[in-house]
Order: sequence, then structure tokens, then C-alpha cells
Amino acid sequence: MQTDNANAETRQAPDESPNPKEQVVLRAARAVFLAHGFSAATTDMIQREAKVSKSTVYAHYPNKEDLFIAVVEAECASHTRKLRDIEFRPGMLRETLTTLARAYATIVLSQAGLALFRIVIAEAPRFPALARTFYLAGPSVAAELVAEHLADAVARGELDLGELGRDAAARQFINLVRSEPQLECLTHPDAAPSAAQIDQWVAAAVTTFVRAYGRG
Amino acid sequence: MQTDNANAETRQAPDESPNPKEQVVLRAARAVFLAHGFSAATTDMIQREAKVSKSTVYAHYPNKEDLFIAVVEAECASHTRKLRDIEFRPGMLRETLTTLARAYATIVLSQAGLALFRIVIAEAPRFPALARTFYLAGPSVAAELVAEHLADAVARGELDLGELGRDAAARQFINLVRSEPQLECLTHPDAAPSAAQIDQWVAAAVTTFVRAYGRG
DNA sequence: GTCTATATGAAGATAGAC
DNA sequence: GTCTATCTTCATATAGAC
Repeated sequence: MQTDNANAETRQAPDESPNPKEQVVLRAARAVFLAHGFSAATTDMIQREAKVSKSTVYAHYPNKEDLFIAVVEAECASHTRKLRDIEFRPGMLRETLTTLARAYATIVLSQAGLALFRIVIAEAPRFPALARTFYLAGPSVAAELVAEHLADAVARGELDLGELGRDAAARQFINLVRSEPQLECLTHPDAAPSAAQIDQWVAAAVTTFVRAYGRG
Repeated sequence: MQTDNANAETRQAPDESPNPKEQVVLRAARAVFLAHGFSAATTDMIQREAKVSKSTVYAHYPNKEDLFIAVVEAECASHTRKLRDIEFRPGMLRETLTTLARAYATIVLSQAGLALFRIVIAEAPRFPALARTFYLAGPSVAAELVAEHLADAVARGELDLGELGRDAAARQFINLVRSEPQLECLTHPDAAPSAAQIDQWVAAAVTTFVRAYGRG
């Protein structure tokens, strides 16, 4: 390894980059924006958090808006990745839905998930494109995953959706999983939910959905 | 009427008050805060919107925070009032739930309802008490109303909640009604939902709930 | 209470040296 | 690219006259 390092410094280190200031700035901006939102966050706070100077921030991002956009997009991508990494074990509908719901709820109810929701929703009138990105990266991806598994369950005869379409049913399920605990956490910002509490919410959502549309 | 108006000016006009500047300021603050949130709103905007001077604002409210709190509390009270004014006609569970859900959804999905949600959620870390107030004034009141009607339905044998408590079931129902359309509207701030669209969402929620717990 | 005018501080963004 | 120092604008809040 490292026999030919003549032009090494011209390449970006692909991972665990030692000190490319852009990453440092982005990480600091993430922390500051997630904690304070767009308007209350200041470039001074970001600069201090990153331990760089003001002009280093502006060397990599033309202004505060673009830095905010970069942060939100990176955060959305990160959550999408986590959703796609869910590991399913073969099993009945109820287990599959529980696995999916638990993974989704854990993301949504994490500190980062709640903070991202706050800032995206708050700034949606000013940054409508970001709101769309968020929707497509999170709820939409989760619903697609659910829809695939619902299709399997319908094929196996475990499910009867009635007049409801698969996609509509999938959206309803993930919204059923998300709504109550998310509202609870958003309006009670001091208390973080335990894993046991999350499991309870998940179980309640799965139960309702299976009672409504399960067969057997 | 009005035979004795000697001390009339010492009393507040109960309605349609001609020009008490405090009301003017509060209304202007409401418009500005709901449109821009807390941090991005400025006292200049409020002052201009109210067509009064800076010191008139500060004569009635000591600072921006307290004005914000007054706005949010008034808005919460207004929504609570609307919820308590829902008129029910005697009927089966499905109609009752539909009436309630439609009224709640109409409030939540109104421009004012969405804007209030945005700012309360965004500022919950900074104003946790306001977030609690919001929760108690809106979702909590709606859930209580639902719980009462669920109790009736259980007594009539129209409903079997299984192991789920009445309050938990009521919360789940209103969250089922709220979650999907609210997320949709929050992340697509340009498109306002039609009454027909709202009815469709309401019907989907009621159908799922009745399929899950209805008897008959 | 209400106004005009202003104090005071902090924000976003840039200049210019290295 | 990175820093220090600074420009400009605009925010919250107050002073003092009426």
C-alpha cells in the first residue's frame, strides 16, 4: 500500500478524511442548524463550532442558504440510506410490519430525525424544494418499502385491503406508525422515548392495521 | 340602550373594538409570526403591519418573546373553541366519527392551523411551555371528544376496542386522521387541499378505524 | 399611550495579506 | 485555502417630546 503517493494529495481521501475543511464545516453546520433552525442559527456559531474562520465557511459555500440546503440534503440522504438498510427476516406479515415500523420509528424519533423534521417543516414556505426532498427521502421511501411487503402479503392471502390501493394502504400504515409518537416527542422536547416506549407505539400501530386489513 | 355611558370608555368594547391598539398589534403580530416564524419575523414588520410605531408595540408587550407567546396562546384558544363548537347529530358511530374527523381535519389543514403547527414545533426547544399548551389545546381536546363518543359506541355494542383503552384508541383515531394529510400539506406548501380532498382523507381514516374496531 | 429619533449590538458577507 | 479585520445592514430595544 501507498507505494505511489506522488499525487496522493490531489485526491480526496475517500473515507475518514483527516481534515478537509469542507467536511468540518458541513458537520458543524449540521449541528448548528439542527439545534437552532435556519433563522436563529448564525454563521458565527457554525464558524466557532467548526473552529475555522468566517472566510473558510464562505470559501466552500456561497452563503447561508446554500449551506442550509447542503445540510438538509445530506441529512435526508443519510436517513434514506438507513431505511434501505433495514434487514428483513422471512416471516409472517405481522413480524415484517413490526420490523419495518420499528426501524422507521427509531429514525423518526431520534434526536436527528426530530430536529430535521422541525427545520424542514418550519422552512418549507421559504425552501419548498427542500420539503419535497425530505418527503421523497423519508416518508415516501418508507411507504414504498411497506407497499412491496403488502403486495407479498396480499399474494399469500394474509391481507385483504378492500377498496384501498396498495400504495394508499402503505402510506396509511407508515403515517399510523409515525403520527402519535412523533407529535408526542415534538411537543415534549425534554423527554426522549425509550426503546420500550417505541416498541409499544409500534405494536399499537401494527395491531390496528392488522385488525383492519389482516385476514386470519 | 346606552342611557348611562358615563364610564363607558373605561370598559373594553366587548366586540368589534374600534381601535384599541393592543388588538391591532396582536393581530399584526399574529399575521407576521404565522407567516415567518419567530426568528425571521421582526418587530419592524409587526409595527408596519399594525401601522403603529415601535414604542406602541413595546408599550403593550415587553419584548418579542412575550408577544410571540401571546399570539400562540390566542391562536390555541381559538382552535380549542372551534373544536368545542362541533355540532353532532345523533347517528351511528361512522357518522359521528366522520363529523368529528372532518371538523378536526379542516382546522388542522387550514392555513392558520398549518402555520401554527409549523411555528410551535419549530420553537418547541426554545418555548417548551408553548408546545405543551398547543398539545393540550388541540390534539388533546380532540382526543377527549373522540373518547366520549367511543364510550357511547362501546356501550351500544357498535365497537370492540379489544385490549386498547378508550383514550389510547381515541388518540390513535385523531392521529390517523391528522397524520397523512398534515404531512402532505406541510411538505407541499403551495397546494391547498380542497374540501373534497379532505373528505377523502377523512373517509380513509374512518374506514380503517371502523374496520379495525367496529362490530357489525 | 403614542410618536420620532436613536442607541447599541449583532448579523451576513467581503477585503486583502499570507 | 485560510486567516484577521472590517464593511454594511438591520435587528431589538429605549429616550424624550407631546
